Amino acid sequence: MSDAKPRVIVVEDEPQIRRFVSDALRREGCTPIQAGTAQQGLDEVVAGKTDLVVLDLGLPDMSGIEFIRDLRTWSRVPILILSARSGEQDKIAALDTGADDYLAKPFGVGELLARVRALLRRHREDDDASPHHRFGDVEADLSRRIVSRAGQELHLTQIEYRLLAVMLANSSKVLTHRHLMQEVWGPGHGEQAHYLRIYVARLRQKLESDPTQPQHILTETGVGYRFQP
Amino acid sequence: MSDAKPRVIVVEDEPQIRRFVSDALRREGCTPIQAGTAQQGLDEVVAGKTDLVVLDLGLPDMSGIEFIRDLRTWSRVPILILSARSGEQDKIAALDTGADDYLAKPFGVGELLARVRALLRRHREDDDASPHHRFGDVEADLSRRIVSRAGQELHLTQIEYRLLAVMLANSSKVLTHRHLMQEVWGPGHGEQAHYLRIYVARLRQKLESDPTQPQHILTETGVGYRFQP
DNA sequence: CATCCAATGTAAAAATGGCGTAAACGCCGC
DNA sequence: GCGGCGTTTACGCCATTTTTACATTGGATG
Repeated sequence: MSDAKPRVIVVEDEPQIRRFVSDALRREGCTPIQAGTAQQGLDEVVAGKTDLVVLDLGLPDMSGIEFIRDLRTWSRVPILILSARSGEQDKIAALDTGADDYLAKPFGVGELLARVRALLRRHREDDDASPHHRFGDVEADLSRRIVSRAGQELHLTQIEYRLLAVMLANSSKVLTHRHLMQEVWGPGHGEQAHYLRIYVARLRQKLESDPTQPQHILTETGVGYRFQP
Repeated sequence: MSDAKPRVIVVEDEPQIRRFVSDALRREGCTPIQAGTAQQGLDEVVAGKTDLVVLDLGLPDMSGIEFIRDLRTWSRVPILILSARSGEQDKIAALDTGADDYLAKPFGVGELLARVRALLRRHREDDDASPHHRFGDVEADLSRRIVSRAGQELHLTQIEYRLLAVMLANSSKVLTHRHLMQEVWGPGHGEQAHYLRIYVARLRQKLESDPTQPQHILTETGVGYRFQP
């Protein structure tokens, strides 16, 4: 296990706070990635191995709860909430949706960093607990965003990766077209199920030993797809 | 999901608060174990498989920090701190010593339970057993949309599956032609009961050991069909 | 008991629409 | 511009559904 700097995504629309948090994280030894919108944030989580997401609930393009729900369908990366709202119902909603910690503004930078350290410490331990899937001659390490086949590391595009991640996170469950579309392409793309066929085909091309007779990425006609380990 | 109740140790010297927290946890579906001293608390963690420790920092026989340091030398069980002290240095010290979360008094019981749920969610391994029906040598897992016979997974088309699902959901009740048609084909298809015969036949072909003498998918002449487990 | 007939079961064509594949297009970063 | 990637368009195949046709059951009736 290499002790590279933890990669932390800071999702916060106010540039001032975003920079303030990022600077603190950098002093802490992390590599902060700044995202001004929820969509940017999700994209950054996909873009590389992510160790922590620091999320402001007040975003312009998506509610924080939606962000958490979306992310949680395909990733277990720790989430620390920053919020101007200190009401108990807000905290409960965020934590129950999948957040790991909730810090109300105004907060001390010392406490923020201590909570960040606690989450990173936990997550590092979880790493050993096997976040990597194996099926056929394919090995997928979702937390490091590495997929390899027969020992040979292979490249997946963002959509290919997100599609695979959603399917792995729901192994052996049937996922409807609509559900997959909304998880991978975002809300509002519930209909055009044709995209799915194209990317499922590409995944099969890259992962299945015989793409014509898929063993793991199975189609449930008229319903959706299912991943079989 | 019917997993065992999480075992939670409540280490708190004031009996009133201890009982208050324990009651809340019990309502939450946990099994609280009460400990009035740090030593008792450590003993209880040793005594059985523990899912969470809720710890008050103000203990008579040992400082909370020492408790955490001691526990962390041999256990990685999640620790949630309750404390009357809300100073930032106290939080930082506890979190850095090995605690996972820190809640300052006074706290809302809703937030406490939400944070407990968040920690337990992280800790437990996924053992979500889905409700599945069984009859003869057939096994049907409706939530995963998988039906198998004699251990061999078999494929059902959409109509076959929906028909089976409706019958399973109303076991041993008589379902009229009209009712089945409307459940499977949707409103407006109440009449053409002939479709039913075709698909009932296919289900029997796939599920019954002797399709000529069905044991489970029974016909109620003139009325409809009935599923017998 | 034989017969009839309506309901039910079986089998096989025909039509529908979902699915997979390929290729062209457009966008954007390098 | 070039290459990678997401999007769009086009098309053939085939599973599934629907239609059609025919055999069988079983109970009522005379």
